[in-house]
Amino acid sequence: MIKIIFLGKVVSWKIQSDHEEIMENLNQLLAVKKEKLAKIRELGVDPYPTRCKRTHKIELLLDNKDKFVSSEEIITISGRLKAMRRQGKVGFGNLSDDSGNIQIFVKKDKVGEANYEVFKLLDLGDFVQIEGTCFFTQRGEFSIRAQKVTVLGKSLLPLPTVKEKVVDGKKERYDEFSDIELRYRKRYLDLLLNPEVKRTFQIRALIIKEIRDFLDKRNFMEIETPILQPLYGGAQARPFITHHNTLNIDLYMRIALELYHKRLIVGGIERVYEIGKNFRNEGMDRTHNPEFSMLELYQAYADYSDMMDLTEDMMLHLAKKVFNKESITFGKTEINFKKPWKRASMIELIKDECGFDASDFDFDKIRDFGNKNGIELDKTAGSGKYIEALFEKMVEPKLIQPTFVIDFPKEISPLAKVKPGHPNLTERFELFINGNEFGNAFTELNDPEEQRKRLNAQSRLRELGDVEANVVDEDFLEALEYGMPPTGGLGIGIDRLIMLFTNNSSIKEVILFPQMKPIE
RNA sequence: GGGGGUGUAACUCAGUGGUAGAGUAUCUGCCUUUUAAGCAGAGAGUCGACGGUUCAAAUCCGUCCACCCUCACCA
Repeated sequence: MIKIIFLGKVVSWKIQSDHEEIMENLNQLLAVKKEKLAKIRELGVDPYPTRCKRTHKIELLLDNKDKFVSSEEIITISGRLKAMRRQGKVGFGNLSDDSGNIQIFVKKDKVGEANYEVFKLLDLGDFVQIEGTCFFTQRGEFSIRAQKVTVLGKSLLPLPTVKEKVVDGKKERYDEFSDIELRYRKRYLDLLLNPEVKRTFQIRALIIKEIRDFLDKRNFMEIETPILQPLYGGAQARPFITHHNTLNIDLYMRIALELYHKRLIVGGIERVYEIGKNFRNEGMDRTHNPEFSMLELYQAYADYSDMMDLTEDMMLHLAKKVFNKESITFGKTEINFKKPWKRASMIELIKDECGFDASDFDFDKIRDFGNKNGIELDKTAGSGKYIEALFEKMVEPKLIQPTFVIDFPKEISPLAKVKPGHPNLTERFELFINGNEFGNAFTELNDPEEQRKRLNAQSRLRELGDVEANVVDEDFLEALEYGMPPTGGLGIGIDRLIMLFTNNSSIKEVILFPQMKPIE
């Protein structure tokens, strides 16, 4: 034990030799790798060189096998060593970069004794550079014959070994890295060992790119609005609270993008969109992560019908760009995006499904029917919340093909404009596909006095104990008082959209680093 | 939060009260066109954590932790 002074503090430091450290703290596999690392250095080779070289990506070689074999061109590839089959004075391996996987062939005679010694010290997972020429082995496998093997980066921890065998044209995997918890906690291993995971995130990136492309072409302007907000709003949800030291105030992480976007519509930007994260301090499960990505867009001089048209076009665009067709397959279900999609009012759908007519908004009648169907809501609930609950329980799971559910109760839509001639309803729709909600849109309320009344009503609900009710945002109301044009707004949950397009039923599969509890 | 399930070697998994196992990976030896390379040998474990029952616990009981499924709430 030795004591040293570090930044003015006395720190105790237990000194251990490398050997003791290995014996005491590390398992055998790590010790072996550290020994190999030391041996490489003893051979005068830098296991972490500053420069590397790559003349060809592996995919390029695989796509032009005959050409590279006949030209005998000397090429240099770099990648991670994924397999090793050594046999005496010759060895085979597999090298992967992000474009593909190729067999390498290293022969002692060819690379020389010293270089072969380095090759023998390589492990699975090491980064390696191979210089050589392409050829076909006796078994006919396209390979690169090394003239020189260079270590680019030695790994110290063993990569789980996944092996594959082709049986009847299908790849069979052995010792797959499949522990779900480990896959999420160590996503880098998941990506490395499970190719379909990488595919999921490639599709995710493509979808987001195509959404931008679609909206940019329609003259929407991409914007960024605050994540840290003095007041939160735009959705029914509980927020995360954080603190700013200099201002000495609590701030909220946004739960929606809506209120800032509408300020920009007031400011004369007629079409805006944002793809960003929202944060909701609520339960976590297969379809909920505390932070999740949303697309929101607002279009001046438009209403919810325009938003339905836009949604249809956008989803169709995505299906065509990702799968090159107008439908996708989720599980065993074919989802068809061909226009036009069904548009039906919430109350009609309830009537069709249960034979119950809620159009008169008779609270006692609706609550009794809800109770009979196992729906019990707290005392702040009016007929609107009961209608929504009935819909969610009885109708929602049955909406498999894309369906716009339109005309929501005013009670649960404090930011949407009333439907003309129907004082209890608003011009609002939610999009349902495969029994899940994918989008939410309104003809936006632009009457500042009406908006104030609605938010005040929310505020009263909050006082009665509704923790998800909206708060009154005076700055937003003031913006409306300067005048907002008629506007249509739309929100789409990106993560769920990715789930649908990648055939995943857990949100954790489409978020690179999903929230997990820390390990004790 | 309720209910159900899982947790054993680096990975995938056997193991129902009596000396902790297999395949892969790792190490040693042999092997100059292999490919889930092969053959021979070796090392490797806090059996999720803590407590209890027992002569004896991976195994039975209890508590806790993590993850999965499901229900409730939410996007």
